Parts: sequence; structure tokens; C-alpha cells
Amino acid sequence: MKETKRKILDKSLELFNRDGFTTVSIRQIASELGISHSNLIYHFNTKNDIVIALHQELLEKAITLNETTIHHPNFIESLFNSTKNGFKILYQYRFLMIELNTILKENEKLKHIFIEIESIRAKMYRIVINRAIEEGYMREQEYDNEYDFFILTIKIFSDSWISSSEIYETTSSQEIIEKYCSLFVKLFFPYLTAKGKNEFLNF
Amino acid sequence: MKETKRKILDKSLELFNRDGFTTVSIRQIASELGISHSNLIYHFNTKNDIVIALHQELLEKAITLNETTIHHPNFIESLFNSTKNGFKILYQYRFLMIELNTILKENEKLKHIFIEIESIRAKMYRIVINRAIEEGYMREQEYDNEYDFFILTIKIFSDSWISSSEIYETTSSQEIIEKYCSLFVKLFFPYLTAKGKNEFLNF
DNA sequence: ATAATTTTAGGCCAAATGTACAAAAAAAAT
DNA sequence: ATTTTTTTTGTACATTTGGCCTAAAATTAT
Repeated sequence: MKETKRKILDKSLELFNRDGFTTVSIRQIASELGISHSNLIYHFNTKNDIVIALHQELLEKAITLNETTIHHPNFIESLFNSTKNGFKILYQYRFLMIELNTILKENEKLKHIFIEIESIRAKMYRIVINRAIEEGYMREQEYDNEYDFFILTIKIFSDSWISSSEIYETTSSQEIIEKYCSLFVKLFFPYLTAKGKNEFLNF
Repeated sequence: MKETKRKILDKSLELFNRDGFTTVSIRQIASELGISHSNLIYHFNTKNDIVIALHQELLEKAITLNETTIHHPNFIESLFNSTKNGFKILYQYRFLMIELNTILKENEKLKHIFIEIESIRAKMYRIVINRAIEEGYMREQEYDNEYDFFILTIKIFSDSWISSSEIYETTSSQEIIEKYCSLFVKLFFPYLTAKGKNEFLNF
């Protein structure tokens, strides 16, 4: 990637995370970089193009992560690790989640991509849960579609923990990620078997 | 309340919900009402003042609701009903939740109010859960602070189901509210006792 | 070395927004 | 009836923003 393009993406991410996507203008980004706004527009026509590029980056990082952690033998350990890594990456691009609705509203293209990915994620969770049941870590459903609802809950949590932390938390990024990470994995606890709960609490 | 003031609040709510808080300007609200923007400013100096007034309205409705439903004898029934009513009211003011971070970022006053209320809500949930345990509807904690974490989860869900629905759902308001309401109460299911689960599934 | 292409800068325009002020119109008080 | 107060309007200004066009500078290709 061209150096200027790279610099634009880095600075945009920094400013979006710091001041919010909506309030930061293309001109501000250019100004903070010490380049002309025309130059910035030459590389990215609109703010939306920048977001799409940043989102693409996030995606690639997430995919890389997935490939390295998916074939982990132990369910509990794998749950803890992949959550932590996933949360870390997401937090680097937190402006995306904080103003998700606004961003998707004016960016139909990104919205499609986003929904598509969420659907894939849901299927992946379904597979993971099924395997956890087979291996005796999670219990069977106690009513129809119980785990479909659970996956929906997970989805909502994943999409919104960053927004929530932005409002209520005042500690460091590190601590925030750990707190919500821990909260996320605890969502699974009540669905674990005795064996699963045991391993969980030992962690 | 003065008639004009009332009309401004109603129209603002309508436009904020429809087009998003950030994109709607004071001038647009005035224009849609057929009054001069100077007149609008006479009543509400800034958009933030309008939000605060709307939030106040939401609050008053929520408090009224609370007073009428809090002393319900049956835990399960009370959970279902108060959730449904609460969700309905919140959905009327959905723009608040959809752009919560943006709104609170530029409105320190509202942020304090919001955090204060959330803290009260958390305490209320704690009381409700304790009573549910005493009455044999919910099980005891299986590890330290389990219910504190659960309450945090509830809080995050309550703050974000509307944002999520805005992205993924295409059905009617009615159906959306019912869906997420049902999802919310299901969060409690794994923590119920056999007695609780039984009553729950009968509902 | 020169031509072609890519990258960068500067300036200008139109639209939108918040802010401020003065004056008209309406309503209320005396 | 006429003052006073409240409500409403019109207008003008400064700022910001995105969009567009042209030219200069830098880089690359021939």
C-alpha cells in the first residue's frame, strides 16, 4: 500500500476512535496529517471509502486470527482465547461499533458486508456449540431453539460491549477488554455441564 | 406546556427516530413544523435541550410504569409484563439508544443523569433477583458475583437491543418489540429453578 | 533527456449550520 | 386604551463541509 494511503488510514482510525466517526471530517484528517484535503480525496473519495478500507483491515485480522485458533482441542480454553483475541482486535477499531448504526445507515455497501459476516459468525457459533455438546461441555437444549436464542444474545453482546464500555468505563483499554471478555465467556456458564463448569471455574 | 413547545418535542422525536439524531438539524425541525428556526431556538436553545426534555419525558413514563407494576405477586408474570411495557416505552424514544454514545458524548448533563439511572436500575434488578431466589424461582449463585455479572449483561442488552434491531430487523415495530422482549426474558431462563422454569415455559 | 503518469496543492463555489440581533406581531397586564 | 411582556419572524454573518477544477511537483516510463 502507498505510504500516504497507509498514513491516511492510520490517522483516520486514530481520530475516529478518539473523537467519533461523525464529528471527524475529511478535512480534519488531512489537516492533522499535514497534507491537503484534495490529496486525501485523491486517495479516498469519501469518508465512507475510508471506513470500508478500515473495516476490510479489521476483517483480515479477524480471519487470520480465526485460522490460527479454530482447531484448538479444548473447548473452554479455546473459548477464552479466541474471545480475548477477537475482543482485542475489535477494540482497535472500536469507532466502528460505537457508531455502527450511523455508519451503516449511510453506507449500504458496508451494511451488506456486515450482515453477511454476522450470519457467518452465527453459523460458526452454532458449530462450536454443537461440538461442545457432543464433547460433553455444554448441556442439551431445554426448550426449542434455546441455542438459537443464545446465539442471538451473543451477537448482541458482541456488537455492543464496546459502546457500553465507552459510556460506563473509565479504566484502561487493557482492563476494559479483560472485563468484557470475562463477562462474555460467563454468558456460556449456565449452559455448561458439570464437567464444563468445572473446567470453566479452574480457568 | 406551551403548545409550540409541545409540537417541537413531538416533531423532534418523530424526525430523530426516522432520520437519526445527528442528521436532523434544528432548522429542519422548524421547517417541518412551519415555524421559523429563530422561534424554535427561542423555546430550545440547542438540540441538546430538546434531547434532555425528551429524555425527561421517557423517564416520567418509565417511572409511572414502574409504580404500577412493581408490586406484582408473581415473579415470572411480573418479569414478562414489566419487560414488555418497558421495552415499548423505550422503543418510542429509540433514537436515544441508537445514537446513545454520540448523544452522551456532547451532553455531559444527560450523561450524568443516564449513568445515575442505570445504577438505580441495577440495584432494582438486584432486589428483584434476591426476592426471586427467596421465593424459589431463581437458583442460588454458583460462583462469586454471578448475579452481578448477570445484571451487567442485562444492562448491556437493555441498552443495545434497539440498535441491534435497527440493523437486522425489517419487520414491524410490534414484532420487533415482541422478539427482543422474548429474547430478554429468556436471559433469565438458565438461572431459574425447576419451579421457575416450569412456570416460564407455561407462559 | 523527454514524455507520460501519478501525486499533491490551492483556490473557488454552494449548501448547511449555529449564532446573534432587531423588529414585528400577539398576548397579557395595568 | 395603552403599556409591558411574550412569542414569532426576517435577516445577516461566520464557519464548516463536501465537491470540483486547474496547475504545479514528483515520479515513472520510454
